[in-house]
Amino acid sequence: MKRVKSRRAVATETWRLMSEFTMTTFTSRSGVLQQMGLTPGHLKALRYLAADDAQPMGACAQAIGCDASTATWLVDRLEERGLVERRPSTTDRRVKGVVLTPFGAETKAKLEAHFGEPPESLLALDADALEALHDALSRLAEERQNRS
Amino acid sequence: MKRVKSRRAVATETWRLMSEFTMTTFTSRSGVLQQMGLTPGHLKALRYLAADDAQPMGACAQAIGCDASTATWLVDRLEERGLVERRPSTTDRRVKGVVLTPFGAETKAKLEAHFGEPPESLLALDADALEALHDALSRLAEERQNRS
DNA sequence: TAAGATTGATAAATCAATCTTA
DNA sequence: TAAGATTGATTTATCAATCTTA
Repeated sequence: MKRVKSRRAVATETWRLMSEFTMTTFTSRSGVLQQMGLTPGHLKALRYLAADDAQPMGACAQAIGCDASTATWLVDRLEERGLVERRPSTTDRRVKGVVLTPFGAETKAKLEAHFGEPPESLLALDADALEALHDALSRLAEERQNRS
Repeated sequence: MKRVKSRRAVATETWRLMSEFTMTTFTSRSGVLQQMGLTPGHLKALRYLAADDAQPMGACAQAIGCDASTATWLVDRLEERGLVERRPSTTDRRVKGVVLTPFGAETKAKLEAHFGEPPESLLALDADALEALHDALSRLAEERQNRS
């Protein structure tokens, strides 16, 4: 007599597989950060920032998931390297917005290309499985959106 | 005329969805670590260690993905809190193995329950999509295994 | 008074140098 | 000599206190 796995058990196993796959891939790729003298914090900041849309320090901290003082420190380092710039807000003199410089945008693009590249094993999936995976993840993202 | 997305484009989008979902979930859950006075490094260490199977310091560092000296430091902190113990190897006097204490095992179980819990949105998927997701991820894990 | 950002003291993680044993 | 682990100096990130403007 076949014992069918419970819905919850399948979900738990699925979540374990997904998080391990993602984390392992990220760790295996993080060598380039070291080579460029950047940290995961810098990467998160660059991924969040844009050249044309200034973000307040507080918003950066929130998006990155770090303390406000850490954001200050990160932006200091990025500014020293010429990757970002602080711009005083015109409407609220307490606020400082952060934008990517052209060099920062270029660096961001390189990092996106590296970390955004799908793992080999994903490309090796057959078309049907890949599409099923893509669709399920799209629905997860929507579902999450709806809950927030 | 319909322009079908290239295989690579689908894979890229899939990877983006997966990594964002995983990272966001992890970040949103990491509050408990702070409450317990632990860091992501401690979590990785606890997840790797076991009560009955001593692991050399070097193996810990490798598994955690940190420097050997960081592993020493992490295990120092965990030992101070009574979560792990160092045991000199009987066969090689250079080696020190690390095991979870009963309290460490208990703490690990709590953390596993918290971080291993599938996100709500995953449980909300219908059975077919969940199964498809699970199967595709299983194959990814196998595929990766074969490549290593 | 509170919001936004920064500074200074502290903890967390890395790198280079050292110590011990194989 | 090299492997395994640790120590000391340094960088990275946080917490608590401070400064400026709303």
